[in-house]
Amino acid sequence: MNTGSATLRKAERVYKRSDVKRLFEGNGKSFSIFPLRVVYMPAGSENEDSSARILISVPKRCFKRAAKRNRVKRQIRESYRLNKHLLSQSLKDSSKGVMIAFIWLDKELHTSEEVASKVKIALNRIAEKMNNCQ
RNA sequence: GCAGUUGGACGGCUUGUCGCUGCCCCAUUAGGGGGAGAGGAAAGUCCGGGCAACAAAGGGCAUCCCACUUGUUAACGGCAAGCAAUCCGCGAGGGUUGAGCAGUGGAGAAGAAAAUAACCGCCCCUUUUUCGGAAGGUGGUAAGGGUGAGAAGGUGAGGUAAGAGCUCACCAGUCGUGUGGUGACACACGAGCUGUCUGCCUUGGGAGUUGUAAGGUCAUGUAAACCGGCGUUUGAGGGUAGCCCGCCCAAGCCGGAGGGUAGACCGCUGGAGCCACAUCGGUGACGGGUGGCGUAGAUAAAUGACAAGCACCUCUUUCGGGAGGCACAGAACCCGGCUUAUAGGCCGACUGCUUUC
Repeated sequence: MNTGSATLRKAERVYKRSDVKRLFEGNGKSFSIFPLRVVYMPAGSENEDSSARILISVPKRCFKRAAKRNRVKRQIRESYRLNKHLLSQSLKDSSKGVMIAFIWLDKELHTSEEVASKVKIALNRIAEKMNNCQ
């Protein structure tokens, strides 16, 4: 798996129901960088894949119309795709995987530039904390 | 030219960088290449079907839905063309309503009275009397009054004590006959003498339930739950859409394979398919014919992000330009409709006003 390049395949997403349950009901840690709330959890050691996997959620109560929800999801996804190299080095050092959930909080649309900067801050913080855990 | 009515089609384009989901090709792998990839409403989930599962011998009642006519269709509560009444508009046009000459019930307030109409009024006769008249009594009268959605068909004339479809003319309604129309109805002639709204009811037509998270296959695999076969007593009990009639089931034995959880695959896109035609039939919805096309299939859910340029719109201008904007909205089994949202411009037909010839 080429995790170094700026791609984002299905293997890099959290899509199994059990994984989602583990992330939210398990001991996932969280913090907020408005308008984002980030929940993350180091993946279990039984998972041979050391890459990061993500999940993006935009609740219906933020945007009633699906077109706006899609817009936000795509902004977050692109921001992560272009900036995930911030995380990969620390993951390689610790040889661990991580599951991350990005949850949108605002009821307004933001510019892509703004979303990208927030995602960068979030990724840097996760990388920092992962290193501290080691 | 301006204002408007109505129908139809559209609802951005190009390039670059980095990506996503199927498909095809190359490659041992890693990967590389090619091509495809949201809408007119994809929305609301309001109707109608296809498809699937479950249930079901059949009949009656009840319940629910539909309701001018004819057509159209797989079907519809849709659509098309018409009919009648009524309302809006100068007009092109648009809105609303629409089974029933059977039976039976109801109608607040207002008003004398809401269907066996006499409160006021009008008139005849009569009694008393202060002999102008007034008061009382027996009757007649639906022309006038005000109330109301509706007042005993309307207007006018004759008639009368006063009046009345009492009679006549015209008009509206009802019924009968004839003519035209597939029909709703229209027209002509004749007869009789005629309230409005609404409930039950009646008539005709129709309706099983649940929705692709349906449902199926695979792997894992322990029960009393399921299926098939054999077999059986009693009609108690259960099932059969709410009730009735009617029908069906069962204890036991043998065999098969199952429930729940998470996962993969099928369902899953070739279909009432789309496009074209100075084609044929039809006023039209629509139907036929000929030719062509291969046209999204995701599964926590792809169809994108960013940048530049061009269109288009608004504002501004020192006429070079500058600033801002660019709708509603995102497939989830598939179709036919309806409803709602929608920046902007485009095309056709028609109406009114105005200008020029």
